[in-house]
Amino acid sequence: MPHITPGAGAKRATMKDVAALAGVSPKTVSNVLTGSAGVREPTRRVVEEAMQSLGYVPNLSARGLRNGRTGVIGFALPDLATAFSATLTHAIVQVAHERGLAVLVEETAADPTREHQLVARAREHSIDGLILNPVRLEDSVVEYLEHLPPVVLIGEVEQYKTDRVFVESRAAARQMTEHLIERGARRIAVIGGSQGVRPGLATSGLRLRGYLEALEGAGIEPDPGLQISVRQWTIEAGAAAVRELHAAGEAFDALLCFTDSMALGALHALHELGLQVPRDVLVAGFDDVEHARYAVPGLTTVGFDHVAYVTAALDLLQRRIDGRDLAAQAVPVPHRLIVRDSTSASPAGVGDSSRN
Amino acid sequence: MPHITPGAGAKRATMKDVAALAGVSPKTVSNVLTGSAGVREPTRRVVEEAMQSLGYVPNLSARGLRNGRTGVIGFALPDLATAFSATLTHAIVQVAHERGLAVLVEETAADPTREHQLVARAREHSIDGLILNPVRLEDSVVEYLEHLPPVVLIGEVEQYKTDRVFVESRAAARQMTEHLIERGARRIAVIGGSQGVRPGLATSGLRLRGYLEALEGAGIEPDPGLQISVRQWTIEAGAAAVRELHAAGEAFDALLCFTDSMALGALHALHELGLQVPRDVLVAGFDDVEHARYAVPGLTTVGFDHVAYVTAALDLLQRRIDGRDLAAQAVPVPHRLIVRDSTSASPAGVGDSSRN
DNA sequence: CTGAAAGCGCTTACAG
DNA sequence: CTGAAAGCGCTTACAG
Repeated sequence: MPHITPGAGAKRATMKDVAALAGVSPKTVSNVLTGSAGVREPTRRVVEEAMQSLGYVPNLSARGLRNGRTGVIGFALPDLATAFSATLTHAIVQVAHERGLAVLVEETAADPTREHQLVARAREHSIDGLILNPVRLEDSVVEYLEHLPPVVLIGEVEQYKTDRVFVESRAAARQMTEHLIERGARRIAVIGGSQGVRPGLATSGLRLRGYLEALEGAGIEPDPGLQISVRQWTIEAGAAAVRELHAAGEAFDALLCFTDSMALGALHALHELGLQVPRDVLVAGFDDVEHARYAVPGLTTVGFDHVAYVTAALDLLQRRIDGRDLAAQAVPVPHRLIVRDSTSASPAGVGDSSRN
Repeated sequence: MPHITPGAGAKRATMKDVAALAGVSPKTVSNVLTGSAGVREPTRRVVEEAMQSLGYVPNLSARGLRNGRTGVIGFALPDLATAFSATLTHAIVQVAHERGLAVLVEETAADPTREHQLVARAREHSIDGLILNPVRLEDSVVEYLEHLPPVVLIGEVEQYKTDRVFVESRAAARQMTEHLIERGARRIAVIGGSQGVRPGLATSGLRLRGYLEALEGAGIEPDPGLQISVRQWTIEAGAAAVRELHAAGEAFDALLCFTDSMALGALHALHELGLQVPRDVLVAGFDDVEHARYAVPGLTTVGFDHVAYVTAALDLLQRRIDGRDLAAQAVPVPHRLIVRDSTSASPAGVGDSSRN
C-alpha cells in the first residue's frame, strides 16, 4: 500500500518542513531531490525518511516558477476523437511517463484560431514544449516559428524551420496505389484530398501526388470525378464520400482513403449499398490503427511504428528544450504496406463499367 | 494574425513590465486580468493595450504557486487507445476548454500501482483535481479518499465516499439482454466479465447481474460456458473471446459484449469464421462510440450522451475543488438502447443446436 | 478604485 | 558537501 499524501485539511509539507525534521537546510533537501549536488549517504537517508514521514511531494508550480521547467508537454491534435489520435495519445503518454513527463492534450480542429492560441499561449499553462500536428498550413503557426516556444511538428509539413517527424506520405500513397493497380483496380477513387490545399504542401497534397504518380506510371488517366474532397478526416466523412461517389454514378473498383477512419466509414457505406469488399471494390487506408486489423474485412493500410513515431517527436522536443539554437531536424519514420483482406482479390468494380 | 509571444531569446514580459508601461501598479494589472476588483474603463483599456504591445502572457506557475490553483485537471483512464477513451477525451477537452481548464491525461492500466501514484502525486503536477475511471476496485485509491485531492470517479463504482458519475449498467445490461431475447436469441454469450471480480462491485459485475436477471426473467438457464472472461476490454480480447467460444464448440446465437470495442473485435472474428451478423448471430455492445454506428453491420449498443457524462464529472469536480466538505454526490447519466443492424433479425445460431 | 508590502515553495548563485 | 540569502511572477490581505 503506497504512501498517500496528507489530506485536504492537513497543510501540505514543504521542503522547509522536511529540512527542519531532518535537521538540514532546504538546500540539502533540494539536492537529495534533484541530485544536482552530491549528498553524503547518511544525510540522504535522514532526508528521505523525513520526506516519507511527512508525505512530502514537491510543488511543481514552485519549481516551475523558479527554473522555468514544469515537466509538462503539450500534445495537440486536430481531432482527439479519431482512432489515430487515440493510438498516438496512448503512445505518447506511455513514452512521456517513462521520462518523467506529463502530457497536456489539446484539440485544434474545432476552432481555426486554436493552433495559434496554443502556441502563443503555451507558456501560460507552463508547458515546456509542444508537439503539434498542424492542420491549417497556410496560416499556421509554423510561419512564426522563430518567435515560439519549443515546438515539434508531426505530419507532412513542407517547411524547414521546425523540428518535425513524418512518414513519407507521397511514396506510401504511390506504393499503395501501385498495389491496388497490381490487384487489378483501374478506377481508383481517392478520398481525403481537401479543397484548396496546394498539392505537396500538406499531407493530403502529398498523398494525392503519390496517387497521381502511380496512375501515371501505369498509364491510367486520372479522373477528377474520382477525387473526393472531405472537410474532416472522420469515419463519417469516409462514409459520406462513398455515398456521394455512388450517387454520382461514378464507376470505381477501388478506394484509396487517406486515413483508416475514412476507410472504416467507407467499408460501412459499401456494406450498406450491398457491395462486397474485396469482391466488388478494394479498400485501403493509412495509419494502421488497431481498428484496421479488426475491420470487416481486415483493412489493407500503410503502417508504421506508432511508438517510434512519438518517441522521435519527444526526442526532438527534449533536444530543442535543452538547446534552442540547434538546426531544425526532420526525422522520417519508416512505413510499410500492410496487406489484409480488403485488397485480397481482383475487384469486379461497380457502376458503369463501360467507362473503365 | 494573432499576436505571438516574444521568442525564446527575448525575455518574457511580466506583470510588472505591463504595469510600468501602463503607468499603474501590478495589482491593477492583476485586477484587469482576474476581474477580482472593478477597474475603471479607461484604466482597463490602457492596461490591455500594454499587455498587447508587450505580448504579455500570465505565468501559470506563479499564479499556481500563489493561489494553489493551476487551471489544470487530470483525466485518467485505464487505456487511452480504445475508441471509448478517444470519445471521452475529446469530450472532456472540449468542455474543459470552454471553462478555461486544461487537461492532463494519464493512463492507469499499464501499471497496477499507477492509480495510487496518480492520486497520491496529483499535486506534484499541480493538478487542481482528478477525474478517474478506476479499474482496480479492491485496492483502489477510493479507499483512502479522505486523504486525497479532489477526485471524481467515472464508472460504476459501488462506493459512496466519492463524487461519481455513472450509467445504470445493471439496468442497461438487463434491457439489452431482454432485447436480444425478444429478437429470438436463447443462447446469449456474454463477453467481458473478468475473473475474480465480485459481482456487483465493478462495472462488469453489474452488467453480468443485469444479464442474469434478464435470463431469469425469461426462464432461461444461465450457462457458465457462455460467460467469457477477458483481461482487458480491447478489440483483440473481443475477437479472442469469439474464437475461444467457437473452438470450445459452444452453441450460441447472440453476443452481449461489455464494450463496443470488444463487440467490434467479435464482429471481425465472426466474419473470419464465415458467420453472418445478424443472420447467424446477434451482437450488441456498450458505449455507442462512433465506430459502433459505422461497424459492419452497424452495431446495436447502449448509448448515452458522452458530453453530458464528462460535463457532469467536471461539474462535480469543480464543485469539489471549491468546497471540500460537501457530501459526496452520485450522478446517473441516462442511457438508451440504440438498435442497429447487428440485432435486426432473428438469429439462426451457430454450433450444436441440440443444446438450445 | 488603486498602491506598497509580503509571501506562496522552490532553486540558483554565493559563501563557507 | 552544506548553509543563508535572494528572487522566480504572481495574488492576498492591508491601507489609503
